[in-house]
Amino acid sequence: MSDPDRILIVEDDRETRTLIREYLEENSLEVRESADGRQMWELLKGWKPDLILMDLMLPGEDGLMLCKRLSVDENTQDIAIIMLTARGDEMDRILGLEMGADDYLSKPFSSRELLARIRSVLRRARTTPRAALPPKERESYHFSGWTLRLSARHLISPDGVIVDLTKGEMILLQVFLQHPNEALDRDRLTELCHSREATVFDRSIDVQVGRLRKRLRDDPKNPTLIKTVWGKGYMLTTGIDP
Amino acid sequence: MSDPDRILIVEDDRETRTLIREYLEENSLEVRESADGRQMWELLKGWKPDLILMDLMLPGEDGLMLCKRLSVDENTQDIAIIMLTARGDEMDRILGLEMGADDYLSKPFSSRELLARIRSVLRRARTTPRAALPPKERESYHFSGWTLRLSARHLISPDGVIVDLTKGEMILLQVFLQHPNEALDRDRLTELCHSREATVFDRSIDVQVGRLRKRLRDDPKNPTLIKTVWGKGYMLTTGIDP
DNA sequence: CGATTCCGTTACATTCTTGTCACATCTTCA
DNA sequence: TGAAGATGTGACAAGAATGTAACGGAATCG
Repeated sequence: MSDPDRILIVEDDRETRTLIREYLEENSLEVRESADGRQMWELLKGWKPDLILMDLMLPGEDGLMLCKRLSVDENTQDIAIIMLTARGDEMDRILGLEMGADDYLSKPFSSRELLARIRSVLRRARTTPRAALPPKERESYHFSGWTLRLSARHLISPDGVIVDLTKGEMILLQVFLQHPNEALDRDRLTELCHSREATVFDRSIDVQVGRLRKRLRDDPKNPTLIKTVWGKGYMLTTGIDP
Repeated sequence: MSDPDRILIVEDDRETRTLIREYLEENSLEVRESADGRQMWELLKGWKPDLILMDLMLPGEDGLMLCKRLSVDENTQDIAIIMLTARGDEMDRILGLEMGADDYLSKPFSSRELLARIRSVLRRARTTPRAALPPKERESYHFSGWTLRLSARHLISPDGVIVDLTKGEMILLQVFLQHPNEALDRDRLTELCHSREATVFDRSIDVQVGRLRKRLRDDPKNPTLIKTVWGKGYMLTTGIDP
């Protein structure tokens, strides 16, 4: 059997908190409580819930603000949130703000309805994995046994040696990796690397390719990674995706 | 077929080491050896074991201390540890200290028992991933043989020398440790260290990095700890992480 | 308060990157 | 095969980025 879903209640009114807690626990959920944002963050250090029930009105930091922060923080952005409001007319305001909450519920609500919403949100959260949410920038590329790490701006060779790249070399390699197994002429490379036109007798691409080949230990006489397409330009061959 | 489990033996007595090694290798485990803590950290830079067999009495830094450090360091805290003690009566003391070891064994022990314990610990480690455990509060960081103690505001070098840090240096190092192996640009560092915007020609980060490098005995011409990522910023390299 | 330490700023030396050029090689094709 | 054109690459230099000593205001300490 799997672990029960974990719910965190953030609500300043002790009685409401206890009421909700007891009902949820009867329904096989693991529940913890915080009275305000401060306590919540403290608790989150050691315990990660699947869903947070957040009251809108809180002493100290506002529930909306907490909500925003939770969805910005890498460690907490995959926690589902249901906002609770005291009055229905507050709802309009919240909905307009588009904070990161997954559902909203205005008091008074029936316990059954709360439970239903919780199950619904959790189910939705599980079938729509986070990956779909923020379109992350790609941090590393793999090709022919090499690994390119963008942040550290270096390559890791198939045998594990780390090779540093300059900015220009990295951009060039990135461009090749975005067009694998495709011959790119010098004008195109200049455009993609520097967003500028190539001048008349512009050899900078050739030189830069040479420098990159040296880093990749690619013999120009018989290159395996960056091939020269004679009379046209250069091409990165990855082996995969022919 | 999957890779064999990797075991690291940390034990000063060469004969014991060889004996254990041979037995474990006969039983399809990949084994490496270190004679002391210094060697261990060195080895860990390029090779991450699943389990460490740690002798309690070691020249230089104590096995207990190493154990503590291993479980504090993010890069090594998921390595299982079995402590070996020379005499049974030492065991009580250790058990009372609650260092991060997963099992204990007092010499002399039979090879079969050792193997049984290893298999047991590894099995347990695999079914309960460390990641699920509550994240510990950091009061110290360990990296590349160095230890940073936040409360005392000092560093302990791999060979045991204590180096005091100023508040600014400590904050900077802490920031690096929270983003290991990631290039951080000056704006980001300024933001993370001082919660303020960097001014136009702000070189304070450069100067502070220089000061920190001096404390860490890191040669700027060829830094091993804080690397310059040219045109971008700086990066702390921890060795482990691949 | 005076002494000391810390740390941002500045200035200058040094290092690194990269486009350009010259010349050696290579490829193509008449 | 030889000439013309294309590519490879060492050398160079300008400009940009970094390392750091020195200075002085600010913070800390006794």
